[in-house]
Amino acid sequence: MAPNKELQEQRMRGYFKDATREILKGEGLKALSVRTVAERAGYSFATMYNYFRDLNELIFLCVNDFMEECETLVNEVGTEMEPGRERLNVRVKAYISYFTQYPGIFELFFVEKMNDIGSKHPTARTIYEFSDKLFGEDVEVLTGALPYAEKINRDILDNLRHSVTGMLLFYNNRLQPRDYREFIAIALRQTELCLAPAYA
Amino acid sequence: MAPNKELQEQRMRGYFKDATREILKGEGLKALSVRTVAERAGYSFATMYNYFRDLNELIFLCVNDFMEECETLVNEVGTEMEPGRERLNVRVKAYISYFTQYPGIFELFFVEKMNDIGSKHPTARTIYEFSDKLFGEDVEVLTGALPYAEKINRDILDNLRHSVTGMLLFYNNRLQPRDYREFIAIALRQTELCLAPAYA
DNA sequence: AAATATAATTAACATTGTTTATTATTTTAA
DNA sequence: TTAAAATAATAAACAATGTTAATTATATTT
Repeated sequence: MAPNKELQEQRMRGYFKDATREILKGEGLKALSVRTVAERAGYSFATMYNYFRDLNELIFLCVNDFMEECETLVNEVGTEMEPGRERLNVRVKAYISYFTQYPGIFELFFVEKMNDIGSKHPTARTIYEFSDKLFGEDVEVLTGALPYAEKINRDILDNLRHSVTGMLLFYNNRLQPRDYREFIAIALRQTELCLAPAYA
Repeated sequence: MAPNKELQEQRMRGYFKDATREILKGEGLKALSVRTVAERAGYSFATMYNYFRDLNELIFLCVNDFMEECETLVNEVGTEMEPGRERLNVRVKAYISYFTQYPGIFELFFVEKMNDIGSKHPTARTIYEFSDKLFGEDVEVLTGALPYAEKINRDILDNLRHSVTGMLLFYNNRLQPRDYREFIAIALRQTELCLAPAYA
């Protein structure tokens, strides 16, 4: 019988991708190296280069998986609520919770340099628009009836993106504020403030 | 005559600090290494270890210099204006301008991991409170007469810190948005939005 | 079953931060 | 002033990183 090369290759790539994901979710980017990935995958580090251009390609592939995972988690909360202010709150909370639980993934999404092509990469834009995708529906409900709804919508979503990312950056990267409960309290309060333009 | 050991040591440390500052402002963190610093300072890389515990100590020392420099620049604009909304705008603009001009310094302040002690370092808190220091006076003028002035003050400054840091992170690290003019436009608009609680 | 193609691994290189050993220099003491 | 001692500067070396080239093992094909 003819061996299924395609299947074999997919499996090999899977082993390395899984290993990368596990390390990123567990120990974080700092612990990620060609050697640690290969060891967990059960192969020599040089084998990786037979299936991926370099370590960066491997990392990029994980970003999409993590985005899906995060989106799923966010979509699992507030399912019984109707779109709007309250639901936005619990969804933002789930979003924040994901990135504090896996600071390595936050780092990967928003902090890490993304060498060479980095910023030109379509992934950069996808990440930029990620929070819009998650919070857009709730915000739209709040602004729908207003004049200049679209503009206000844009303002709120921008502010949400920047605020939440900024807060997570300080908390994950600098432990400011020190206490998690205080951090969550501030985060939720700030989320409320972002909605102000909808109530002006 | 007795040689002034203290002076000699201060000079040596100065050479390395200056070299570090120049590299950080120019090529950025990526280009910074024990070897590149030492070369620019005119000494062997091993000599650095006679004057600093490690490369991190050297880097930390630069943070304070950069903060002073940034503060000076911000204080140089809007001097003829009276504190308030308009002045806050130009000051925020100057602040943003500094960190887009020197993305390596932004990286150092907000992005870089700060190994080991990192977040426990007092510098982490100083950085966290840096925007409060720069924008506090203007915001206070806007909220001074309001009930719950202090609380609102806190909210606005928090939002400013997180928003501006978040925007800079996306722009410097991910080139989102791609165009600088668009970025500045959004930034100023978001700054205005942060002040909303003062006009509620 | 031998020849060939493919895949996996070892060896090697360049670059990083850091430590240890060695050399050069300066200071101190006779 | 010169020999001894202390200090400062450097070179050599190590471990860890990403990556490439050479080599070995394994499949595949004839």
